Amino acid sequence: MATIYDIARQANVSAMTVSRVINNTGRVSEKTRAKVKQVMEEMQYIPNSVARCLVTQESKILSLLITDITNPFFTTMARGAEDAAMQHGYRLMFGNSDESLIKEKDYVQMILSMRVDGVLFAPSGDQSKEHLEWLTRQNVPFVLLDREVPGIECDAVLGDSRGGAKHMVSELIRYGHRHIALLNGSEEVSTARERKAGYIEALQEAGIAFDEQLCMQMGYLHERDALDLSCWAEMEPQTRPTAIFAANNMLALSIYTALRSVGLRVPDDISIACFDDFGWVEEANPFFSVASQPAYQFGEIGMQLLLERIKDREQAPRRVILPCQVHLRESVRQL
Amino acid sequence: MATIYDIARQANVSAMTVSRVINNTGRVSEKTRAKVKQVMEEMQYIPNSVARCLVTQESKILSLLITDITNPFFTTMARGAEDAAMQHGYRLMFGNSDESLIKEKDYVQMILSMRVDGVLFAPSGDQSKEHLEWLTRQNVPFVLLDREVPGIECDAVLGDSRGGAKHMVSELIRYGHRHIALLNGSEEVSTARERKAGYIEALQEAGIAFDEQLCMQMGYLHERDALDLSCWAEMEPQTRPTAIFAANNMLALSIYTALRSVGLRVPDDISIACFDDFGWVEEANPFFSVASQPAYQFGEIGMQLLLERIKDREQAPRRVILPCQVHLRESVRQL
DNA sequence: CTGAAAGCGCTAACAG
DNA sequence: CTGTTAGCGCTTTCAG
Repeated sequence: MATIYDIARQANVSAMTVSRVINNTGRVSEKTRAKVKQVMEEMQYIPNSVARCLVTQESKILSLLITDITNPFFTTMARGAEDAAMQHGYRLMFGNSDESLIKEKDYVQMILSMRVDGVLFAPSGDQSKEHLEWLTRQNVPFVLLDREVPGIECDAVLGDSRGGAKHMVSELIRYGHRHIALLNGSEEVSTARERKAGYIEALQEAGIAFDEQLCMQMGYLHERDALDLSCWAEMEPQTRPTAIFAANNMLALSIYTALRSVGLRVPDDISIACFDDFGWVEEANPFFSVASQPAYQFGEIGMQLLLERIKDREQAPRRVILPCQVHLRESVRQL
Repeated sequence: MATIYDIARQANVSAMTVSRVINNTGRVSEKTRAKVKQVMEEMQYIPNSVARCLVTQESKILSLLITDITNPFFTTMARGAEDAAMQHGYRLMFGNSDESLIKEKDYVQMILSMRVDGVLFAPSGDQSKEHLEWLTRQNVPFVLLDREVPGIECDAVLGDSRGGAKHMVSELIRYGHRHIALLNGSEEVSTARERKAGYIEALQEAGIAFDEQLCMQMGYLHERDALDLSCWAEMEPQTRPTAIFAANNMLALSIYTALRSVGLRVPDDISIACFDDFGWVEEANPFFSVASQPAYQFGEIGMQLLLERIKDREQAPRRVILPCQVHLRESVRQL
């Protein structure tokens, strides 16, 4: 593979001049510039960004870590982040932790050793704290996306988890539901805690007693067979919950699958509402009632914050809270 | 940030010894090894893989380029590729071209300049040829995923586009449809050509004349407002197509949206079938009739081929063809 | 078992 | 406008 010296030799100039042509820095006469460009073309020269990175100490590569690459919320976020990065001359590298601290650790180590210029980070949970501290210690700027981590003060783009959950559960109540179950994500994740808080607030406001028995919990990833709801199927309809609030889209899917498999119908037997939407799927077949978040903007705004942070590392951390929109659809039945 | 020399000084050894400890190469006494490890721990040392890559000429990073990060077919593929890469001590970097040759070019240049060890490549179309030639010229191994590129002989993992399309369209015919429209992707993409060929074969086998008028075409990405079907709405039901075969999942969504917006119902007025499925969405609300491909295996097998290719660059190119499964569902009506 | 020297490909800083 | 020198952080090679 051709190096800058091969080009220099061929063009009868020094490596430095070639470097100047590549980077458009310093003065180079039109004539030599043309000559060098021609030689680069002929030899199909591609600058080695590894070598460049070693000397300049910057890679012009940013990284986006998401927790579920099959979740439209995160992939749409990825689009927003990528578009914004491109516009500013940065390249974006995606990583996927699958909600796993182990995979996240692996990925963070890669980031650290690759000397990436900055990270857009959707943490897998509170234990991500350690990983964020590594980034801080190695002086790699980052912005948190979607989730907060207690004990870490930094830029973040978040949704209104508590408000959105409260709004949605209030709607359920308005539709006549009083026996509402919660299917929540891990309490290790800030959004899960906030959404539960919103759920409780809505109940309280309506004078409905909170019942821990109605709370279930599992990971935010879609798990096909995680839930066994046969006990619900056997219950008297009057004692069974009439609605479920799922703390994210994948949980809604999991419980939907579980309900089906024990013969309970949505919304006839049980209503479902959830946080997050389903991206383009919704346009085709709007079924689930959702509190939908502006995913693209999470990525776009997060990228803006990151780029500004890279330029000025001293400014005070900023938190952006993005609103969500509640849509009631077929999956919720009026009682 | 600590370097190998900082560690060496602190541990009273040479940089070379530290290097040996890091890489577990050569003989180092247990005592010095322990000491070095301890110092690395204390100083939170992270090896600089950029420097390492510069000298060893390998990065242990592989790259996966997909054309649509919001399409479950590709994201599921990404999971398969990632899992396989991890198992073999490689890291995987994702890239997304959004079906755009321009973005793809950008991404390939990044790959080339980063000195990635190999690429899993879902090309945006036939014009990707040039990009693949760059890879070849720079001696970067790659495996094609999902799509072929005429004029490029290489390893590839493909689906049975022709057979699957033919199968699905035959089913449509069996359900009584004879006036079947095709919504195809760009003819620049091998799968689009193959799927059209399968569509035509199925018609011919049933003695139905192929009608170019019934063929529509647009990009494989989901475009919300790309199609105006008001002419169909105004037609006499008898002259209108009774079914549509969409060449991928996103096209099915686009046409579904378009039909809805002009007041045509699926499947009452028009049936829809398509290539590819919708991932987890289907479990919840199976609606579309699909020819579903084993996306995870595309990634997994592709990664295996890539790793083998990296080891042995001389072996003959291999093509793996993965079968698809046809599922008829609510979106198709029996006439 | 350990170290010294050289160099991967590039650019910053300076000199001309 | 152009070139020289030095060095980014690491590993390879060879010597001890």
